[in-house]
Amino acid sequence: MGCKPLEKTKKKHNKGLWSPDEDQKLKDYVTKHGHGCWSSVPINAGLQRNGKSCRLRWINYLRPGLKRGPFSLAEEETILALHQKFGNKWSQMAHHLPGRTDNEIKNYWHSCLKKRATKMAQNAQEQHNNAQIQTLESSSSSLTSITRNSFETFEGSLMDTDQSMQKRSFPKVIFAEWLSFDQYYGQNLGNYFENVTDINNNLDNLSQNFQDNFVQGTSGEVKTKFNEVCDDILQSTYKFEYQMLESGLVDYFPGEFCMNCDDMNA
DNA sequence: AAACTTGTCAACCGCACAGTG
DNA sequence: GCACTGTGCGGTTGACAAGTT
Repeated sequence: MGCKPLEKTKKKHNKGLWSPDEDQKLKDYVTKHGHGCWSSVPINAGLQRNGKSCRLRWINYLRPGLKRGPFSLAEEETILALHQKFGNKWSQMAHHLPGRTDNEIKNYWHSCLKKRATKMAQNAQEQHNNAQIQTLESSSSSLTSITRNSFETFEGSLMDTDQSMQKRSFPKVIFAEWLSFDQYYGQNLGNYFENVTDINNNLDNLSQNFQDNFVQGTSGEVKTKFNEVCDDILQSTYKFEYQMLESGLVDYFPGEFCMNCDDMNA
């Protein structure tokens, strides 16, 4: 740009660290003449370097006004804030930090601040998770009592005649099913919370189908169905307990879970 | 004390873009 | 419009230092 194309030279350029002598030559030349066209700088300054290398050396280490030394706390905070705003736009960030170069900021980010930013993000995520867990705790404890009451009603209904049983309303969602419906859907616990709307819809259908079949069945079929459901609930509960224990989630759920993994493993 | 690992930082590389002929 | 060249930028590398085993 605005430079006369130079003759292509086959001279071999030095690479690697700059010697104090090279630094001095470059500094002297640029201070005296300005850099102008960078590709001509090494030739005029008597350096065995390419223009790009000279430019980088000047910008990052030789130009006046550079601030050397460790970053201050204020600078750190500025970088963190700027990174949130700009992302990896190091040169833009450098404009907001006088005396610092984009390379310096980039290096500092990768060596120090990146970890801190990750940690901060993790903490924020943990706080968010804890808040969710608290919400879950309160909803699960109320669900437990609701379900227990419903199930007692259900048990009581079995003492009645088939006729009266047909008028009973069964619990819409059995607790053990709610806790362990991967048995039905083959999904893991994490997906439950992501797809909670679908799950609620599916459970509604599942529960409704079961209730319909149950009510229409004969008394012999009712017994069989009931036994199946009891086994189902028992297995689901154990499975859930096992999942809770294995994942460590149990710590977050106060309650009366039977944690007998020997039974599970048997 | 030596070997190995980890962190830091200067410098290089490749790409995109803009100016020029 | 196209090829060439210079510049700027972000990603990556590699040498060296410091720390750990």
